[in-house]
Amino acid sequence: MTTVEPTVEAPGRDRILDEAATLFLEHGYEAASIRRIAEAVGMRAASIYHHFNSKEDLLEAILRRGLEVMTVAFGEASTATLGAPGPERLAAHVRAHLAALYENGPYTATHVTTFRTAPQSVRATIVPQRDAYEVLWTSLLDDLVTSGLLAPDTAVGPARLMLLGGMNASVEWFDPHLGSLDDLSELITRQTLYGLSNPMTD
Amino acid sequence: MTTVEPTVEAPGRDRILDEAATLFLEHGYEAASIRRIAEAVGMRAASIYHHFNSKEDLLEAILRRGLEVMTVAFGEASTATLGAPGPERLAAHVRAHLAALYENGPYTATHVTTFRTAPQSVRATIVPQRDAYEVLWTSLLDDLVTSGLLAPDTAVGPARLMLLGGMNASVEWFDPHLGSLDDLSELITRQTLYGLSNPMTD
DNA sequence: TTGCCTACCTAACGTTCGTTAGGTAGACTT
DNA sequence: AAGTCTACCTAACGAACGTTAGGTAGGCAA
Repeated sequence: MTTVEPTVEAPGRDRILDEAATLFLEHGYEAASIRRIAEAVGMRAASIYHHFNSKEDLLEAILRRGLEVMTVAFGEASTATLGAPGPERLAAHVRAHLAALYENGPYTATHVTTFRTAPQSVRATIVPQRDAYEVLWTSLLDDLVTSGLLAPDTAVGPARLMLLGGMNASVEWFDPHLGSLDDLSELITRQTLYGLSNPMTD
Repeated sequence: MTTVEPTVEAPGRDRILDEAATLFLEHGYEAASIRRIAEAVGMRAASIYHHFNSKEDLLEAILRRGLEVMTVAFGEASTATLGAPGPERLAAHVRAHLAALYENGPYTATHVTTFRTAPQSVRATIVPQRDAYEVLWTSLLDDLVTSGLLAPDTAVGPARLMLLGGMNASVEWFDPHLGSLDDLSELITRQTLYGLSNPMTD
């Protein structure tokens, strides 16, 4: 719901972040050169260094912003569904994560696609913030086990990884201009909770 | 079960493919230079060009091999479970895909992590073979709907994308040296079919 | 024995990379 | 009016990139 980025016509530093994130997302970190980023922004390569100390700093800022978008979205979903029934709470958080991926600029999508192959030094500085986001999900799933929605023997660790992995993997095929984000959220939530099997014969 | 690659001590061309796939997987296509690949193999950069016409050709060969490993594994699972009950068939194919990811060299893992950001010309030549693999999964899921295992109103397209996406996403966190591939297969199959919800209260 | 083929090598090419040094035009401050 | 700061610029650096030309040593064929 909350739109973090205007995406168009942001000045200076934010324009660079926008265009760099878009190019990192599409071609990867190494393949997107400072000169191509600068060209997309409409300036010269050297001018980038007025705003960022290095290409790695630029990547780090983008990864951090992506994580921030996710974290804020998670928090909003949490406060919005305090005391709500389990399925509704899960659905809201799924929807929030997907909104972070598709509706708040390229930062989150760039994070999930670029983090794995980012330079080690960049990854290291991001890891704590990333772990914190995963803890949020772990707590949520723990709560849902406690409340009885999820099976008591649920392996919360793998379940979290699979749920996040499945949502993140959707950036490879889901196009928010073609499909509805609400439909996708509902599909993922329902499938996560109840699976694909035929309830009639089960 | 079938091991396609000896992985160690393969001569010439195969050694190059092995080391290149490993480096592409770890750092991405652009970040892994011909010189670093050659160094890993134990030869000079120019010697790579005795075996491949270009870096893009090398990538294409790796992506193709990854797809071939997947396709062969799928076929073996299919023939091995002809006439078997639905859950068993699905489990076998899940296990086959995961084995392709983790037990047959870095080719399949490189494919799933590198394809999206590969140069457009390389992607274009791979797409038909990739589509063919997806058709295999679509047919399998269609069969499972027909046989009554999956709900009649299952959206097979999204279901396939989520299942494959979830399995592929596991390369970000699953380590076959730490966890059992059979356990992971069983977890994914069960979660795909029945979800996480508590069967007692449902 | 000669000649070819395979599998490498050294050396170098032009290009692009990230990055730095130093300059400038305009706005804002004093 | 003078000085300072911001946001860019041109020009250039050394390093690394993919790639090519041309050479060589060993095995195999005639």
